[in-house]
Amino acid sequence: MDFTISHKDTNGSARAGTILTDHGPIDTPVFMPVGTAGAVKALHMKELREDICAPIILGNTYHLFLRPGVNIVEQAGGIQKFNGWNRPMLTDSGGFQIYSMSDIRKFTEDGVVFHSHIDGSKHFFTPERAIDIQRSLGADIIMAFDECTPYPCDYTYASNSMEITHRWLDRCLEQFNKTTCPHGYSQNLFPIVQGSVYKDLRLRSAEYIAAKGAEGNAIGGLSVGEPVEMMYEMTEAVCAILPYDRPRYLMGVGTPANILESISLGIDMFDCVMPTRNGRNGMLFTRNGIINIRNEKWKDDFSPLEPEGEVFTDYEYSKAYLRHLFVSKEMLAAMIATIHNLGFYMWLMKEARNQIIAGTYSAWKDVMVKKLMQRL
RNA sequence: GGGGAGAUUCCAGAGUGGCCAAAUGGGGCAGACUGUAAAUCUGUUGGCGCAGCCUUCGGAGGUUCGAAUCCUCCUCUCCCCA
Repeated sequence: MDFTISHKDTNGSARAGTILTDHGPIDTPVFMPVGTAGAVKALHMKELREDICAPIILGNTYHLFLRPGVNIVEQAGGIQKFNGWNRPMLTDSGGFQIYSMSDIRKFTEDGVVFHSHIDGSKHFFTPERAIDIQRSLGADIIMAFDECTPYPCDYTYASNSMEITHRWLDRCLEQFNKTTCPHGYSQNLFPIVQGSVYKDLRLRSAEYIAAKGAEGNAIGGLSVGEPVEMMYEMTEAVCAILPYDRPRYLMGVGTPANILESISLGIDMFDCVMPTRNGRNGMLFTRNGIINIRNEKWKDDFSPLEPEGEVFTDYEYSKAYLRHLFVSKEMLAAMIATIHNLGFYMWLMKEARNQIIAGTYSAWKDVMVKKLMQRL
């Protein structure tokens, strides 16, 4: 994997660059749509490629492990072949499920036992196992097995958890270094900074992670309910320590405003379920602000979803029609909303990149943040 | 023509003397959602000067301290037989 930074904003730490993987290039800053089970819900790969123009999508180790199972994906020739995406992919390690499925797992120094949410069967995930599975799945970027801590999280817990995540990282690296991708191309392991909302822990974690010299580095355990100011504070502190010349990935973020602010702090990569999940639930992100398309006020608004938009959903469908589809529970509603939202996120990233290249990012960002978070 | 069943808050449908402004579901309205156990979940849904009051259970009377619930008549709907 190769990362080159081509431009830096004149104000702040925003930068534009390109990540090169064996499955193709990724211009940064980048937003990566989440495709947990190997599919971005409600979408065809064709739409993701040709209409939304996503350069990379996510998959999830825990979910793909349970279904369809590692062997199936490996037999298919890797996740990109199995799902027909054929472009770069990133798999999360299952660390987020330690947080999101905390009631059906048991956490120990050695690893985590998950009780499958599908059939209750027990599965022991260790750092080594998380790497082995991700080797078989074959994503271009794979993640270290970490614990995503909840919020609020007391200092002692956050500190112990961070130490475990660090020890797990060493085990991940060891396993990663003595294995190869069975599909013949190269994979890159990203370690993850933890430390909850405690600055000293975050700094220590960032130092620890930076010292590993990985191809890219991630920040996890944020956007789990803490005030945004804390999230920005932690991100800024960590970015100051993580290597400048490697991509920085802020996991699970976020709203358009969160993303624009974090780009200013030096983040290059993002992922979030918000444009897809919230889209399926009727929330539309637009260039003028946020719309709850189910609201009665849109019932006779025949204007296009996004008059200036470039994706077909933006100008081919009206707000009134999309509201009708949601109210009628038509599955086309989820499809249109998802394409629209992801199209918007992609546009936002492209625009951010152009502003960075032009050296005008920071001023542009201030105007956009206010505009994008308005409720229409 | 004869016999039977029934009319409940937007709809369906409980309730058959006080705990009923009335269960539950649907629909409506609004909200939540940040490395996806989510095409999910939550709240609300007669009116008002709202810890109280007013108007509601087909219509009109009546019984009772008290009625959506009991009685009388009326109106309408559905089913069966001819």
